[in-house]
Amino acid sequence: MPKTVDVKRARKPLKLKRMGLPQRAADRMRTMIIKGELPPGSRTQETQLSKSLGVSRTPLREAMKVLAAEKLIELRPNRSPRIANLDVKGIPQLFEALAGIERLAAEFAAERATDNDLQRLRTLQTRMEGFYRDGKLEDYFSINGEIHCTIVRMARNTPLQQAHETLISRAERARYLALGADRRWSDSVDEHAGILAALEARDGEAAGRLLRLHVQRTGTALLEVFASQRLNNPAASP
Amino acid sequence: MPKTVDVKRARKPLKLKRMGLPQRAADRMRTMIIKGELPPGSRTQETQLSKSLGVSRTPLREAMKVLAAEKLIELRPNRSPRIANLDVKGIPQLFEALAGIERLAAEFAAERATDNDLQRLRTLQTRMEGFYRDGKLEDYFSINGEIHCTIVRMARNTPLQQAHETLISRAERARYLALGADRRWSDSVDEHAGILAALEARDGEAAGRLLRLHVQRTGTALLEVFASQRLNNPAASP
DNA sequence: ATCGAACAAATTGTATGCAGTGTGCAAAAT
DNA sequence: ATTTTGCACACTGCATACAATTTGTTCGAT
Repeated sequence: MPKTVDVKRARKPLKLKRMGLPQRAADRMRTMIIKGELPPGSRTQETQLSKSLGVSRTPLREAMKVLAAEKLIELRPNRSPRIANLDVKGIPQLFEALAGIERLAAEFAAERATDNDLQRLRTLQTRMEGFYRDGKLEDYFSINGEIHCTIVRMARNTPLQQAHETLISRAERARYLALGADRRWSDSVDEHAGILAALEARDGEAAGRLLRLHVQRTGTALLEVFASQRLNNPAASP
Repeated sequence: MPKTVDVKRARKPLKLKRMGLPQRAADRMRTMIIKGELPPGSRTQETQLSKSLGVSRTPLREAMKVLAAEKLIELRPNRSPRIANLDVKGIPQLFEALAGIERLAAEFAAERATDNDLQRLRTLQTRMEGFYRDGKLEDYFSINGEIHCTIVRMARNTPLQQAHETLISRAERARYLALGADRRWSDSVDEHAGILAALEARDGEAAGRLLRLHVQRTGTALLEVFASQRLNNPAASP
């Protein structure tokens, strides 16, 4: 049920009145985790967190279940939930899976996208290029993610979209934490342009191939950043 | 966190002592939904269900959140949760997505599977063929699903596996509901054999192609069953 | 001094109670 | 007879209270 992963503004642009506390708490916590306000590996006390969020433990615990399903936090019996630490080893796996899924989505999207879809995508691309030129980090980041989600939506396959959603938040978190160090902007913008062109040409094979490559590259770039930063978190599981 | 989808025995073959009530309630409800004991589209009263499961409403509500994430139930504000009705329109989408993911998994599995993995897979295949010859419906069904999950596990990609898990339970439910009408057993067994052979030959491309085809065929076969049975559930969403 | 056991504080897991909101029935107005 | 309004019931949403389990600490034994 998490919508587009957007760090800046709220999850649902429209009618964000009508959602329960668990939903709101989950959304709030998700952005906090993605933005690194809740540091990886840290423990969360239910009582303290519930007070800081202004809700009681009951809805908070329900929110936890949701975040655990997204693997943003780790739930262990009778222990404090732990903010999942993005371990370097998991990055290749994550982006490998994401690349495969987005490739599939792009192939479908090339067939099924309406002209309206493509138009919106082009608008996003233009806006992103603007943010790139102006060096607006956060906005660029935000639009970038939105583009990926839009392509997946264009595939008109709800289950595929859902599978994507469960993975994307973790990827966004990793990307956000490496925001400053990412020196691949210009390549990334170009790659997006190529993907958009392929989609507009209704060339599913090309769109899929390019998007896959793009995501794979993003993954390896991130991996290098983390490796050099020695953000290595070994963290055992049992 | 739901493991292999298995209708007969519990989710965790080992150490199923140490899990909380929400987990147990979710597992119990999941199998009930898959087996059709909780009919599609029906409404679930928290109080009544909690009494029938022997737990209080709090852990039950947490279980609901988990099942909602798997899209097995639908959660609407201030309304009784509704058992998701597998609408015929969703079937193609679901199996389309599943086919893509399992294909990807098979490609990785062909590279990464250990000899031990392949051996276990062969054992499962043999057992399944036995159940097929003996006409043991439920056992065949169970092993079949286990084979698919095993292949995905063999891809050694946790996020991919997780994406698969979120989708597979719905597919299993559809398959289970069409169990009696499925007249495709022998084809299915042969296809599995072919996939296994490709994996043993470390031919990722072939394994992926065959598995994708297999899942697609399963989907279309199911679609025909439901279409003929007129299990058509129009059910609006807003 | 170090290791271990028992106790105490803290924290999670579960149950229950109360308030807000939707649902259905009934009575009245058109 | 049909539609509308109001009321009462039922159910969900949230908070609080209680029970169970873990964790930190202190005291004692080796």
